[in-house]
Amino acid sequence: MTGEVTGPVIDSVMTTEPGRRQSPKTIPEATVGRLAQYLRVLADRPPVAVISSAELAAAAGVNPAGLRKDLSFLDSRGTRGVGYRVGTLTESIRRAIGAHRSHRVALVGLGHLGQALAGYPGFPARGLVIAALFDADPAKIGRTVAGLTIRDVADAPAVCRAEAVTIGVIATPADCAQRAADTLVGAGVRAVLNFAPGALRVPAGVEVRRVDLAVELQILAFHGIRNDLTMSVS
Amino acid sequence: MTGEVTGPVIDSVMTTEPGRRQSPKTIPEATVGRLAQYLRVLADRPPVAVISSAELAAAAGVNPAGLRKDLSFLDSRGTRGVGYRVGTLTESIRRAIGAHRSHRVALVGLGHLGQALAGYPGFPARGLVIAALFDADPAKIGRTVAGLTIRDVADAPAVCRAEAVTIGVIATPADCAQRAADTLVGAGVRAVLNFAPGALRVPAGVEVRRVDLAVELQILAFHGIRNDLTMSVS
DNA sequence: CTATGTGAACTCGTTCACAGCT
DNA sequence: AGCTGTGAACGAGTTCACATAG
Repeated sequence: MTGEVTGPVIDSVMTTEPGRRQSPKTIPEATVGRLAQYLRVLADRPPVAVISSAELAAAAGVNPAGLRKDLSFLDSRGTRGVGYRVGTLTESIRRAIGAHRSHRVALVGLGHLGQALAGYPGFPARGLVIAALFDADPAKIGRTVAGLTIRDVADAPAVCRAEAVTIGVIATPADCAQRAADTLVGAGVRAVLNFAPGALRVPAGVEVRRVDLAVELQILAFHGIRNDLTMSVS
Repeated sequence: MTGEVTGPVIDSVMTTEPGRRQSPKTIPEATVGRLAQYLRVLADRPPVAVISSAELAAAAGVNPAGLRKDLSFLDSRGTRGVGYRVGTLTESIRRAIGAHRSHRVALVGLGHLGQALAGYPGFPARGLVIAALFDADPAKIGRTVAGLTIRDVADAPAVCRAEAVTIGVIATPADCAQRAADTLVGAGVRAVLNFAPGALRVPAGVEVRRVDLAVELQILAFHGIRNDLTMSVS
């Protein structure tokens, strides 16, 4: 019994009112990430088509067995000997990861990275709506990016509440990141995605994810070194 | 023994010539990522200072015990009852993750994201050198970004070899990503960081890491939902 | 007495193999 | 016969607790 049932029992409380058949167990975070990817693969197929775990797994670049395990957290099942109907599977994943609701996002920092994020094409289809753009630079404030006007970050508390923002994205230089985080948290934002290097101090109850571009490269570089020496000098 | 030696035996071959005392065990990937972060925290301190695991862990936002375990893969030790000397620790981490060598990076796709990467300030200090910029858009080719001229991606094979590029970064739209990857791999690049959505097909022996911005947000959104329901409707 | 270094327990995630539908 | 669904082995990574050195 590797992970028989020591911990997970506690939080396996129903997510919705009884009667509504929902995923019985908590969906692991790693699975949520992959479900989002399956969604993208499925988007390229006709909803009426049928897809097998092997096919979907290949397209998403994952192991078929793992994929099936991921799908086992959903409330819909596939058809044995056949596969999964694209339409229902899509709908099911959407509901499971919350892509059927819209999540309103505020973006702080409109340098190149911020602008890349503001114009990111995949968001709308995933229920992610950029609702506000902020920057501290007077030269940027008032300009329009991706159909939205950049506003002064000082106005963020009011704007975030008015726009019902639930997710904040920080794409500022490192030295403004903490201030941006404080502002967002003060505006009631409970989830923050941080692209600036360095740790962020936030009160308990606020979820922070970090994406550090240099770290990703560093890991690759590390592997590169090991390979160089293992594979010899071609 | 925790992970005594079931699988990792094969690649636990020495990294350097014998005589040079190096990390005896293979460094886990998760540790490599964190080591890179410690490096950044350490950069802000005087090299002659001493820092405790508790202090460094707090600054990096990790658990002190885990941090000590991470450092146990290095060839230098701290001083019990005191802490780690910043200078030697820095040097030790640098060597362990290969930040003391320079890794030459080619960047394909100079939209906003590509430009953000080209201008990323943390790279040089980490041994990461952007050596070439490529794009397929004739309007971009010839322009200068971050001191480098954007070249035609068709020239990538020749340029990558001439510049001794070992790492490729793909920041193109999704529909050009596979072609970009093929070009890079054809040019001898063995490690690729992919920012475009979707899976990349590469021959065995090529390491690919993916950063999917939409997926990160989706995971946050998922947590947001769980919280909403747990914390009730404020 | 302080803070490091590390075995051992534990949690989380992935892979395998096969039973069970259709 | 084929593909799904899942229990169980496996492996990676994290946390704990404590022996140990300064």
